[in-house]
Amino acid sequence: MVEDLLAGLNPQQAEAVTAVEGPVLVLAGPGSGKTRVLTHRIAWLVRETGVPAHHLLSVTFTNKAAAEMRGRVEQLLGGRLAGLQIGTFHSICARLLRVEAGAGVLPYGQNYSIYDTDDQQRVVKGVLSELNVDTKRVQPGRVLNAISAAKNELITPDEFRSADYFGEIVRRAYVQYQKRLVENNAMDFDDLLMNTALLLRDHDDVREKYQQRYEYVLVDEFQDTNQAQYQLVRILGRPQENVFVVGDEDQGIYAFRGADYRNVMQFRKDYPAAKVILLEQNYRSTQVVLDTARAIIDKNKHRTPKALFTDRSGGALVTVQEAYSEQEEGEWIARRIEELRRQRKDGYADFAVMYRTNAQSRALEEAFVRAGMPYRLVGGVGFYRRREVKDLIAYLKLINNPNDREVFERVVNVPGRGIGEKSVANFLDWAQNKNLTLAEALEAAADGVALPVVGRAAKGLVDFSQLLRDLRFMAAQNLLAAFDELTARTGYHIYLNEISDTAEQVTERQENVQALRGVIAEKKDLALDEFLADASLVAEIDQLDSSVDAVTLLTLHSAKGLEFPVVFITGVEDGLLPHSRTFSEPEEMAEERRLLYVGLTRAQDELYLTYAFRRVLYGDSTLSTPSRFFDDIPPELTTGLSPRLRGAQQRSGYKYETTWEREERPSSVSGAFASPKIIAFPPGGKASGGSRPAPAGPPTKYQPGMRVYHTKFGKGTVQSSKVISGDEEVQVRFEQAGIKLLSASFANLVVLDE
DNA sequence: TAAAGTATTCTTTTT
DNA sequence: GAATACTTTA
Repeated sequence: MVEDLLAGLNPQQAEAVTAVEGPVLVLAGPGSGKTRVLTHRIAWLVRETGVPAHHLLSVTFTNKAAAEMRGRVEQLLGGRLAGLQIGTFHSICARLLRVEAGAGVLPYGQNYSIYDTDDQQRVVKGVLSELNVDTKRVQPGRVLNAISAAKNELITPDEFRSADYFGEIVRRAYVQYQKRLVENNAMDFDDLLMNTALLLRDHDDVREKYQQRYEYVLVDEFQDTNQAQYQLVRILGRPQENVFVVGDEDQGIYAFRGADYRNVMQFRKDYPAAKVILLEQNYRSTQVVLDTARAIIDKNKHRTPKALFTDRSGGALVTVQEAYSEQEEGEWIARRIEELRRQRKDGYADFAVMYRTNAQSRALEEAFVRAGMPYRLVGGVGFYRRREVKDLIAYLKLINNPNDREVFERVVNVPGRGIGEKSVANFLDWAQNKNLTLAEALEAAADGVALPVVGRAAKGLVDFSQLLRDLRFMAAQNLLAAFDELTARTGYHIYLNEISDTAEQVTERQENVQALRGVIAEKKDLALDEFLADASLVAEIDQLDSSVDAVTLLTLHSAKGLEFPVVFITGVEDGLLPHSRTFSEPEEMAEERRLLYVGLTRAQDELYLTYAFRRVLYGDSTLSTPSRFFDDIPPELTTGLSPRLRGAQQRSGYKYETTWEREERPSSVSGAFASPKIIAFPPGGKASGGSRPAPAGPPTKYQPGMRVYHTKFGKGTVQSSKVISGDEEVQVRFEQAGIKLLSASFANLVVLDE
């Protein structure tokens, strides 16, 4: 029995799986099989030590990871484990709070709303203007960050101490912000963690209930926990302290949302008896990939050195590629993928293209569409953030929690019912004067009570409140029917026409509404509050459907925990990776390094690092420099062009350096640059061929061997020339200046007759 | 009140 | 250059 759970594991992995009593800290390098260890450990505890499945709590980083882990454990044990608790901190807390809010210990109902960043932003703005704070001088976003940071440290509004002027504004805003949230029966993401931690800390009976329930607590990606999460683990772990955490300090990439990789050190202090297990063998990558990654991460201070090793010695060199622009970067990658696919006989799904910021995905997508290559995009403008989806979800939220003022204000006049700002204010004031909650006021309106609004607004408000009442009734029976009623009675499809500028936009929005309907149909087993919590807590990465054969496009952050045979990391430029916002903060710069490390270690076989010479930012074109991180990669591990690697001897001939200058290209050329119309690509949809042959190059003006003259570089010989994005790119070996890559459209090359 | 026009911010990263 | 916030106009 024991054998099959330990089969194929190395001694360290086996030790981790079978550790019985007390706290365990597993420090695991990338690709060391830590997910496998966690999965096997759960199975082992259930089968070999007889722990009932519902006494186990396993925390993962994403819901997708949770689903996968549950699947594997059930596979190992050959049956369903109904009571097994696996999920993210947020989803576990949200569920716990629904139960306990119903029990009345919290100032919340179990139908509480969960606020996303947009909702938070709205509340903060409202609060700041109430406090007469100039939002030009004090950015709401910064106030929100400060509030969020406080919550992650479990500091309540009462306990918040201000040290300076800004701090005082934050303190006052925090007090009001939290008051508003409670009034609205709403929690933000941070509240889910903070309220759970405080609830368990301050209420003995509740705490004991969960402490008794959870005999074993397991946490993955421990380096990305914040203070609130750490405290949750500590509390739930008592009294047995069977706390099993797995992490890698080098992969900590979420400090910006309060994660503190020092929790790993804290753990060692708080549990001096903890067994520490190191997993250093990498089963994923080639030696070359691993050496590259190590070269990058070794430059970070304050880390526990790990002796990572693999038995996959050698491997393909890391290819470094410069492109002229982000368009050409995408085109080059698309071409390369087709080549590799032929060579390696891989499917599209074996390739991943990663980037630092979501905005970078656009040019890549366009290139892939042009190449007819199937891709799937993780994240981007999230489905749930689309206007039409947010509107309809907002209705559902209001049905679920009619005290949510934010949501009420969002949809009361959507589609237009003649209820303007003034009427809304009158209505809310009236409710307040009569001491009615929003829910009660809406009920009164539905009953036809005289309202302090006139004309169209009065009728609109009555219609609206009656609609809500009817929908609530229907939703309790059948959510999908309620949804259909909602779109029908609000004339939402007509409204979509009104708010859209083009026919395509209408279609796209209608498709999104249909997609939302599909999600509701799929989750028909869930109650409304559960459905909404689910919808609020889905991670970008949770939507990755790996059953389709397509190239994966994702941010470096989303790539955590994944692996691919071939990985492209794009935009490896100073200002992007590392991001310019981190230049002045060494701590943040170190995190950028870890981010690159995470990206590099996703690759199993081949790694490509690309950067563009120029890139469009905020709508205008800027020149960029290859990332400073290139300086740290030993040149012998790479192949391709990178000035930072190749050093001074080639720097004199640095591609483009003196050729494009800082001038704009002639407009006739930039006209040809305009991207072709993008054909909508169904997200996760069918792959359309993708086998289109690489376009045969159009005829070029310059031919290899031709002698040319340049005003600055003198005489030279054409090496090669090709048409790229409407312009001709000529490589010339100059007698004095060395090899240069020139744009034919404005380099003014004169053909010589020699 | 709604529509149309103008100004401004925005890009780190995400539960 | 897109999305939103804010202002002006009908």
